Amino acid sequence: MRAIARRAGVSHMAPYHHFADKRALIAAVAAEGFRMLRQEMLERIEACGGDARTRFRESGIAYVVFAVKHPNLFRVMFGEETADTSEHPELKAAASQAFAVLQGLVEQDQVAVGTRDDRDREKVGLSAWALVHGIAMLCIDGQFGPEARRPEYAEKFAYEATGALARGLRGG
Amino acid sequence: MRAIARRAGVSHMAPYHHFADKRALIAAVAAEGFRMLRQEMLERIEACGGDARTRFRESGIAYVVFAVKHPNLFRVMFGEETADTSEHPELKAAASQAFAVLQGLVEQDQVAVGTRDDRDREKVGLSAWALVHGIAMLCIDGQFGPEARRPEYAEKFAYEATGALARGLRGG
DNA sequence: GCCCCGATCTTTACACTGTCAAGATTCGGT
DNA sequence: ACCGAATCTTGACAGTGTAAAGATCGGGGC
Repeated sequence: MRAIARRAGVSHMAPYHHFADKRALIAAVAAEGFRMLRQEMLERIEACGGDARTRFRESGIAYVVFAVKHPNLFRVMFGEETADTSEHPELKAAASQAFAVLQGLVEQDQVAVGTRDDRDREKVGLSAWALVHGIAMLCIDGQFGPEARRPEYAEKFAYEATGALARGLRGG
Repeated sequence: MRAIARRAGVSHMAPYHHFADKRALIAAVAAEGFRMLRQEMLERIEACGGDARTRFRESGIAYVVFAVKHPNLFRVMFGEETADTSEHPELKAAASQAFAVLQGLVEQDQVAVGTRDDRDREKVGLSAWALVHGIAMLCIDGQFGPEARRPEYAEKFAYEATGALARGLRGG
């Protein structure tokens, strides 16, 4: 807080006239992060222009690449200070809209492939989200080794893993 | 730190004679968490006693259930205070041994199914880890909704998602 | 022109935190 | 009995988040 105020060249209490407390400021930063994430996913989808399956994969890769490129921001977005989104509806909305991109692509893919069960579509989206989220988290935690913090590694790994999951979800 | 000392009924500086600093204490707690996690995975595997595929799933479910049952500990295990494991080899070892359980089961399953490519086995294990890790994280962050913090929900969800991934990994 | 209001910022103060430095206590081994 | 190591304490310091009160300033209505 005080460091932020210093960097902005104001007194240490100035930020409190714009944010209720530390958590509120963090929540605002996190919300901005979710908007950036959504934007990068959309841009990557648009740039690739393949079929539904390809676009689904690309969005997942964008998710992981975003995390690796902005690890601190990503941690703020999913940190414990941000855990109860109930107090911060703006944050909740931004997170939902980011997830909606992934969910939408999964559904397009399911439609293209001809899967019947509409009920399971949300679960499929959540599974896909969980997979890319896990990859992102373990990469930035260095749990896959130091080289996993390089975007190229993360991108390659995300490509393979999302392909495997997509195959499994389509089949029986 | 001071609260910990208070709870132990000692002065606020006593812990510093057992741990170098705050991060070292946190790392020790995290290492203990990884040992607990490994233990619970092993117990669940032993209790179910199915084939390799079933045991693989069960270990993943144990992972998620552990996270939901001990969300604060789980967050410490993967928090930013713990991010650079290079300073804390004990923590690194404990984490590796926990992951080794999952990896071992994946390889048993791959052998049972007859997959040839040994090279990909590590990637399969990492993908499986990422999936259950993502589920765990999103559950305890409340990102799947409040009911996802109940172990039963997490268990059910983990069962479905791991099944889908396993199918996808086996196929082409 | 004057006044008031709201927005914005500052100053001061308080309880709390992690950590350093120096001294006290306890206790097993020689 | 005594030494040294292990363990704990007291006191201090800089830094933190935040509550309370007051300062400054620009614009709109009389």
